[in-house]
Parts: sequence; structure tokens; C-alpha cells
Amino acid sequence: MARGKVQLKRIENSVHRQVTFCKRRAGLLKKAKELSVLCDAEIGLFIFSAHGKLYELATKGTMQDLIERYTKFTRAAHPETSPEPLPLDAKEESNLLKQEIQTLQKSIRYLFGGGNKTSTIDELQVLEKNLETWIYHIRSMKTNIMLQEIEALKDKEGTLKAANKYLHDKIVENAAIHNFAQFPTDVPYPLIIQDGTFQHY
Amino acid sequence: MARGKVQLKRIENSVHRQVTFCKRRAGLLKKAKELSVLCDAEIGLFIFSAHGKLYELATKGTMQDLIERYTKFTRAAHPETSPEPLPLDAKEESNLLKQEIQTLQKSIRYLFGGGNKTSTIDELQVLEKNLETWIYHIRSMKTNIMLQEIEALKDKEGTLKAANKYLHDKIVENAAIHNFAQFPTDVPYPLIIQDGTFQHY
DNA sequence: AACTATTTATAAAT
DNA sequence: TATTTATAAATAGTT
Repeated sequence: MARGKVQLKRIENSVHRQVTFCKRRAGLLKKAKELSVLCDAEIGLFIFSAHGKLYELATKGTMQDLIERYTKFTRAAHPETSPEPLPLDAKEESNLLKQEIQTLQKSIRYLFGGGNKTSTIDELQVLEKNLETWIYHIRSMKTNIMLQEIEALKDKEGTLKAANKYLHDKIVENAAIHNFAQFPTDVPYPLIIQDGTFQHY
Repeated sequence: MARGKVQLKRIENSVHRQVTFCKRRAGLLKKAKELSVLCDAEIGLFIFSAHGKLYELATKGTMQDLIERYTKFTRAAHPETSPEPLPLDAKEESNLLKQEIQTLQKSIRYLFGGGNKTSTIDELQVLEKNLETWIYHIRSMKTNIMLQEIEALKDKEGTLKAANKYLHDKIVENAAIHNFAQFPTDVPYPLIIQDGTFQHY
């Protein structure tokens, strides 16, 4: 930010890059801390340098605590993608599962009883997100079914039109042969229904 | 950084706080991305707002990948905590928990409409409506909790103001008796805090 | 949400 | 690597 605009691409000169890394890393950590203090936010930040060195900031508790909160949050937000058989170590896995159970139990309690006083805003946030996800899935399911139904109806329409034409032609033919009064050519109704197997979903 | 130096403490005015949060959050995320591009670093950053909303940035792969890398890194840095002797039945426990989760998920699915493989559009309609109702309840519950919190804070404010006035009066009284210089009458700070029992939900 | 007066961050120089 | 300096960028207060 000084004596030259910054180009948003990797700094090729390795000395410059290293210096900039130090300065900006310090700046970023400072900004993160400021944000957390000023606005009452909790922030987890970790930086791996190009050479694999780790710099980190956790504004509340330990980084592991924050990571847990993060994991809980995101995992709870995707109930349908949760079948994860990732090889976490057993302890970790056990904790995650316990958290999930608690969330699910809370959900059930909500659905049954309309509320219990020990819920935290976080948990409600998670639950709300879950519901939004589920509602989204249900809506797309509904849309799919409707699309299928529309296709089926179009098929049926085609069949009926063909049958109609066939019958109409046949009648005109007969009229000509038997010299009947002319058959009206503008009947707007299907005259037969070929089958009854179509089921309304 | 503008029209006024920043005090490094929580912004009390909630509107200011919210606005500042938005601006600085954006700034922080931008800076993080810049650092990662300019200096070839990998950065994981997540921010929980005071209301539990999550904002995140992972400059390479997913946040989970970065978290894994972080976890590995810190584990490696503390070799004494990593060969933690797990309870031997951890595996077993894990399986039990998984079963429990499946059961709970089934319950939820049942509550949500009895499994949706065979759902008709009508059933989905009902389900969707239910979800909307639930989400509505959850949102108002969230609001209630926040309102309660606000009430509690107002109470506390009242207590503090009363204490403040009492102390102030006492001091003025003393000044009169002992003929001290007049005590300034416009001290804007609470002088005592009665308790610390308020709990954040 | 847009503006602008300032502060803050920082690129380049030393 | 630290300090200085000129300038770019961020942003607090305002509209």
C-alpha cells in the first residue's frame, strides 16, 4: 500500500515476497484481533507460509475449540451429506458423533414439544439452517415430481390426439361410403382413452 | 482509519458495531486472500459473528482440508499428547453412537413426513408447510432469547445507574461536610458492578 | 449504500 | 532485520 500499487499476483522476487509476507501477516493478525474485540466476534485464523510454517490466532479459547465449533456448525448444516466415513481418530470421531446426537435430540425435542429453555442461540441457528436445507430438498423433490407429471401428461396428450385423428378419419371414410350426412369436423373432444394406467402422483 | 481514531474495545452502540463488523469483516477477508496470493500462503479463516453467523475463507481446498492440515501440524508439534491411550472400547462406542444417530435420524424423518421415497406431491406439500411452520417457530424462539438477553442487560443497566447515583450522592454529601472542592457532577461512568451472574445463552 | 476526511497499512528506500 | 517515508488502502463518521 505504498510507493506503488499492489498487483494481485504472486510476488516473484523471493526477498520481496518474504518481507511482504512478514508485514502483511502481522497486519492480518492485528486486523483479526481488532475485529474480534471491536465487534464481539470469535475468529480462528491460521496461516501456513509457503515453507510450511504455521502462524495462528484464536480469539477465544484455543484453536481446537474454535475448530470444534466450526465443525459442529458446518456439519450440522448439511445433515444429508453427513455420512462421513473419514478416518478421523476414534476419540475425535466419538466427540463429533456425540455432538451430532445432541443436535438431533434437540431437533426432536423441538419438533415434539415446541421448545425448551436450555437451547442456545447457536443451536437454534444450526437447527434453522437444517430446516432450510431440508425445505430446499423437499422443494426440489416436489419440482421433480411435477416435471415428471408434466412429461407424462404430454405423452398422454400425444396418444389421445393420435387416437382422435384416427377415429375422425375413420368416420369421414364411413360417411363417404354410406353417404351419411357430413360428420362435423370440429369435435374438440378426445373420443377414446386408450388406457387407464396413468397414475396421479 | 478515518474521522476518528479507533479505541481497541468493544463498540457499545450496536448499530455502529454491526456496521463496523460488516466493513471490517470484508476487509479482513480481502486482506487474507491478498496475503495468500501475494505470498503463496495457505490461509484458513473463520469468523463467528456475535449472533452466531459464520463467515469463512479457505484459500486452498476446503476449510476441512486446511483444518486437517492444521490439526496434523499441531499434533506433530506436541508428540506427547498424540499417542493418547484411547479407551479400548472406543471403536465399540463409536459404533453404538452411530446406531443411535441412525435411530434419531429415522425419528426425524418419520416426524418430517414418514420417509420420502414414496412421497406423493400432496405429502410433500404438507411436509413443506410443516417445515415452514417449524422454521417460523425456531425463528421466533431465537428472537425471544435475544429479547430476554436484552431485558437482562437493561436490568443490569438500571442497577448500575442506581448504584452510580447513590455513590455520586454520597460523595457530594461528603464534600459538603468536609468542605472539599466540589466533586464533578458529570462523571459518565458506572462506579460499581453489583454482580457477575448474568449468563449468556 | 455512497462519500470523504482521516487513519492505518505497507512498498520501497535506507 | 529495523526504520523511515511516500503513498495506497481501509474505514469511521456522515449523509
